Amino acid sequence: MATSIHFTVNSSETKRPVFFTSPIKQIPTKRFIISCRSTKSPPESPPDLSEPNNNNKNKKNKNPSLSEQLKPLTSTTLSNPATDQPQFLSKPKSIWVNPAKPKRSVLSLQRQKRSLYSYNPQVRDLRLFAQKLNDCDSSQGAFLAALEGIPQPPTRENALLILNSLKPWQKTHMFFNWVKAQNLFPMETIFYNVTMKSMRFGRQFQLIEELAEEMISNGIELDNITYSTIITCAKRSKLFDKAVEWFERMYKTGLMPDEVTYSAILDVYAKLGKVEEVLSLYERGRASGWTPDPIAFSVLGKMFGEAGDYDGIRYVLQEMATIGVKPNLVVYNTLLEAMGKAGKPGLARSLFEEMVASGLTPNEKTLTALVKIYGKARWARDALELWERMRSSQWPMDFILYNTLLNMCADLGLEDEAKRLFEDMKQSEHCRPDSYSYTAMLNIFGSGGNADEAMQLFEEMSKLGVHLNVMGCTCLIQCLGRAKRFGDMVRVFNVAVERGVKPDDRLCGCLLSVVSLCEKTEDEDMVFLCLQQANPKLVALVKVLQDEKVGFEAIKDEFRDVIGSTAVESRRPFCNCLIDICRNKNNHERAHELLYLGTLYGLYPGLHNKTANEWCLDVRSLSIGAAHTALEEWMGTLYKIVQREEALPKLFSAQTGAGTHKFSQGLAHSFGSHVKKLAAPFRQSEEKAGCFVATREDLVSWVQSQAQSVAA
DNA sequence: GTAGGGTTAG
Repeated sequence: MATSIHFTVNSSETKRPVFFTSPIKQIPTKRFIISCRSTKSPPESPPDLSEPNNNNKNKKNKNPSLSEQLKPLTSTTLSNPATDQPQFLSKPKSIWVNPAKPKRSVLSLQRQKRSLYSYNPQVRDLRLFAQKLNDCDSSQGAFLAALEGIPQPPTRENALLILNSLKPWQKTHMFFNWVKAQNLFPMETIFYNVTMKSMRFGRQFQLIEELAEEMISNGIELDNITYSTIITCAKRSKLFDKAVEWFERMYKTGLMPDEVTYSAILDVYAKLGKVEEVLSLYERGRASGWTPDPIAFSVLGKMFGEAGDYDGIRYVLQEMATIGVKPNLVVYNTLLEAMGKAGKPGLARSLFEEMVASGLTPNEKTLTALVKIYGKARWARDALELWERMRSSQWPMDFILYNTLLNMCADLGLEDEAKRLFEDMKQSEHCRPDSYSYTAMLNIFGSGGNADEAMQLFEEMSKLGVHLNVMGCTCLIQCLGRAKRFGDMVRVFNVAVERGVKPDDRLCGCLLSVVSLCEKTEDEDMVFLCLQQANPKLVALVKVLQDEKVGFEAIKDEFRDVIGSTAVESRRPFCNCLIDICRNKNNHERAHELLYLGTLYGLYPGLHNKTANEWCLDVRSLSIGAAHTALEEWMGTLYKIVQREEALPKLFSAQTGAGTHKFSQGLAHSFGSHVKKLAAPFRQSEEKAGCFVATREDLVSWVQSQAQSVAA
């Protein structure tokens, strides 16, 4: 298989956006083979697709289904790379359509024409009448009564006009049935299509399917508009098998999909995650002479984004550049989102700049995607610059964008900016803060240790009737616990439970961490009372850990029991807190046992990392007490290894991380103090914050001096 | 007013 196919995009078009002129370093081999296949005739006979207007009486039996068509295609595109390879290595640009050698089509290049409407002088009256129908009660009785008021029996055109203006779907349906019963004119395809579109708003797939069957039994033609409506309704109702089934039925009747139906079905396969099928269909369409439009590329872009497939995203950009299709705003939005999902913030940024340079104005969705990407990447400077630009350029804002900005501020610890945004929201007309905006603010105040403002927010929520969710509750409790405002904490917990918050494992982990912060027994008892309501087994475990008479095996069983029924993301926090609680009570032996159990049950993967040159202790996901315990364990182990004169690496290091939040910065500091207390040979690295280092020599001489002092 | 396809949070 080819592993390094290089080719350069034609750079003679100097106006082409920067992003497109960069050389594509490597096209994914498998995908490329699919691309290259499409110009060549497959060895098998081509799929037998009759033309839609072919008068072949047996055509129903001769039209292969989609899956039948895809089968020979995928088997030939994917299984014969050896013969294909040299051709596309030498001629990468000739892979597309060869007009001299037309292929049998899989889609019609002519989009179905819509019928033209003639001017209707009664438009105003009919609109008013339709409005009356829309305003009346939805019951059948009321609707039929309102229908009595129709000025005269409707003509075909008048009936269509009304049908087009009715909502919700129930009324469209009743009107359709009424017109049909009047028997004034034959019900043509367009009546069904308009009715189906309205049904689709109501996700009434079953009714749509019944209408389609009715058309078939009454001999009314189903056209591309009918099929695309059925397919997209199935898709939106997540009935993907139904969507595929109707697409296949269309082929079997000999009707060719046009580009609208075709991209609808591409999206169906994309939503199913069937990437190879989508690409096969795409290539077959291309080979039929189809020039995909931005909508088709948006479908491909979204699919690759969902798969986190960066090569795929590049492929979409490359295709658009090759074909000469300029991305529109939706395509840019989709690709930006996709870049985020593929973990490419830098490329998302360049793509955004390219979009703006091309003269497009970003909308709310563009900016939401970008803010999310910068927040996730912790690119505070870019995020703030973007926000400034949003304000000065007066780019559109909506409620989702505001909340995304607030979450970004929470991720980056930008308290002042969040306050400003929150005030903006309060003063806006359409973007009032909701429960999630408040949660983001509680998160920001909570992680910043700002208990007063967090409590103010809590009171404000109670006053305004904004729902407090479990995450907001967790943030508040964490914050009040750290501020040692145990009374407030208990009050918040009780109010939250009264208002329907169901404590989850994260909230329990948070309460447990508050236990570890208590100095007085009465405070501890208050917190235990809350925890008892949420997770009695956890309280029992804490009590057992404090009972010196209980042996290790019993502890192990209880621990396994509790951790086993805890959500995975909360297991390590639970263990960290339990270790902290034991250390606070000077029960170091239990702390070491717990660290051992945590390691045994896989809660601390990657705690120890060994290479030939360096051994590293990574305590970044440990609490202070757990990190101290881990350091003591490690020093004990290293001591023995040195004494036994086993092989050692040149370098030893311990990672605590520098921390981005106020409260996560304590670990490096406290770890440093503990290093000093143990007189361990580590020193803070000058190049890297949150990293402690020691050489082999440092370690050996430390062991020797320890041994001497023990001997003395 | 005008039958069909694509993009946004937790």
